[in-house]
Amino acid sequence: MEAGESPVIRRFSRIFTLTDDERRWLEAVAGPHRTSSPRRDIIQQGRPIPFVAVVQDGWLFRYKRREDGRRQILSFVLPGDLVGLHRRVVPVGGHALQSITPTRLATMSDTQISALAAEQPRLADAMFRLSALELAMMHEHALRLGRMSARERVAHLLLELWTRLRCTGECTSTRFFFPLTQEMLADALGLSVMHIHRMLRDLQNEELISFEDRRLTLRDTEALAELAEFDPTYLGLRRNFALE
Amino acid sequence: MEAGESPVIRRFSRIFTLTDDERRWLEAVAGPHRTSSPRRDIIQQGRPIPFVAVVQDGWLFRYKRREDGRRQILSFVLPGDLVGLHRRVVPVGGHALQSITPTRLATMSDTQISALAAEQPRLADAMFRLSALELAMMHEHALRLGRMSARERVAHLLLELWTRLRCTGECTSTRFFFPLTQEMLADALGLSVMHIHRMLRDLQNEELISFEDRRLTLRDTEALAELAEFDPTYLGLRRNFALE
DNA sequence: CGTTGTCTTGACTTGTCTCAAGGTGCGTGG
DNA sequence: CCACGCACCTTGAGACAAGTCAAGACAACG
Repeated sequence: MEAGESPVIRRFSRIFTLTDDERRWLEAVAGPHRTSSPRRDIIQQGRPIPFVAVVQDGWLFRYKRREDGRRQILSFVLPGDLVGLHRRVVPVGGHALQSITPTRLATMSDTQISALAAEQPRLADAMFRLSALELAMMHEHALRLGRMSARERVAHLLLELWTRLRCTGECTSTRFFFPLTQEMLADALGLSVMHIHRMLRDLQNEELISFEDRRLTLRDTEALAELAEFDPTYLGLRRNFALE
Repeated sequence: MEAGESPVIRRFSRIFTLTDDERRWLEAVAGPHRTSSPRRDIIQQGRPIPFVAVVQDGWLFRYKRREDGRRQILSFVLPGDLVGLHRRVVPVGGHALQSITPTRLATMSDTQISALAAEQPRLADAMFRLSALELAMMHEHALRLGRMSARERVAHLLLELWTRLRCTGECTSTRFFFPLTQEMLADALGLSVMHIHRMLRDLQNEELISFEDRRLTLRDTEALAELAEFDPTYLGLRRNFALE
């Protein structure tokens, strides 16, 4: 794993060893880049999906909004993730995609996507695996929302984000850049902002986590993992990956 | 649409007109059938996924269990749905699959699945569409769990099930066989059994729904849809499908 | 004819929400 | 450079939705 590689390549390298051909193909796919400033809707709910892309840099989230304005964040999107994959088969997107930080997306043409299965079957498999992972994360999200306490939900989500960042090499210690506001955490976890605040305060008081200028430190990952029954198997990782 | 057709064929016919060749292919795929009695774990959490199959008959659900025994139902699986699709790319399943009623599954061999993209690109697209739909339903489920009241969640889920049954012709009126227990509804919607019971009683008292021996009648689908802000667009259907 | 699973009801508890008010930091424009 | 506004974080007190506990009724089934 080299420095300066794109996050997709780092990601796929984790699944299997890429051939030079595959590596070239992946680099070539990265077509025109689209950049976006924070807090922009990149894809809108109920509108056609404009493109397929790989996140090169930045954090985003998918969300749905209710008529009264309340919103539910469905998932967070990190470097190395794919967006707009279903463009070919669904006329309009059922949810919106918003940037949190400044972002850089590498778009892919429709022809490249359709040629993938025939030309690069192993890469097609890897993409299929990524979409399976996306579904698995939604399953875990449902478990969080339906059957975890507020405290557990917060700890579980923090561990998931940390684990995903480590997968693509975005993070190598227990301290990392954390751009989410309390409002975003609330809308992701089905709670009110005030209650999120209380839970974060409690976790800080118990010295399980700490914040210093937009950076989060997980001070006791084992205790957090036990608290939230966090098991990274669903992310396609060994059970003890979280504790290393 | 003819009587006696398999639910997959009915389902795909809704997406596009099948050629005779595609129709034959679909019928041929239906390999060895597996039947199961009610309340059996057909796929177990943390175990390899044993096969890919299409549900020919019966209701099932996917679920996860926590260490203390509490469970979260992730989704309900109805005739025409696919199960085990990710077998090829994930070593073990992250959730279990349990039958609710007696079920009949038509298994598909791995070679048939892998040959699909090359031999029947339109069918491969249709399957891709089905998996996109599965993700869309999880997104809506997250909205239900995170940002809907108990009352809204119940109404919304009942409408979703009804709509899905109508898609495959399993149901043609507002009255249909409903095998879910209150405990299953509770575990799907992140609520307690007692509270589900209260909500069902209220909806019955207001004459929005009614039960008679394992059959559910939606007495006022418009009122229910408004109550729950139900919009079947996410199921790949016209906005007013729910009210027809 | 008991056993078991499911539904039903009521009373009480609690986790989470809502409302209200104040604090802090930061970017922007005068 | 300062003053302002805005977004975000913080705190407390009361309200309410949903959970828990307890106890029966009923049907299905062996």
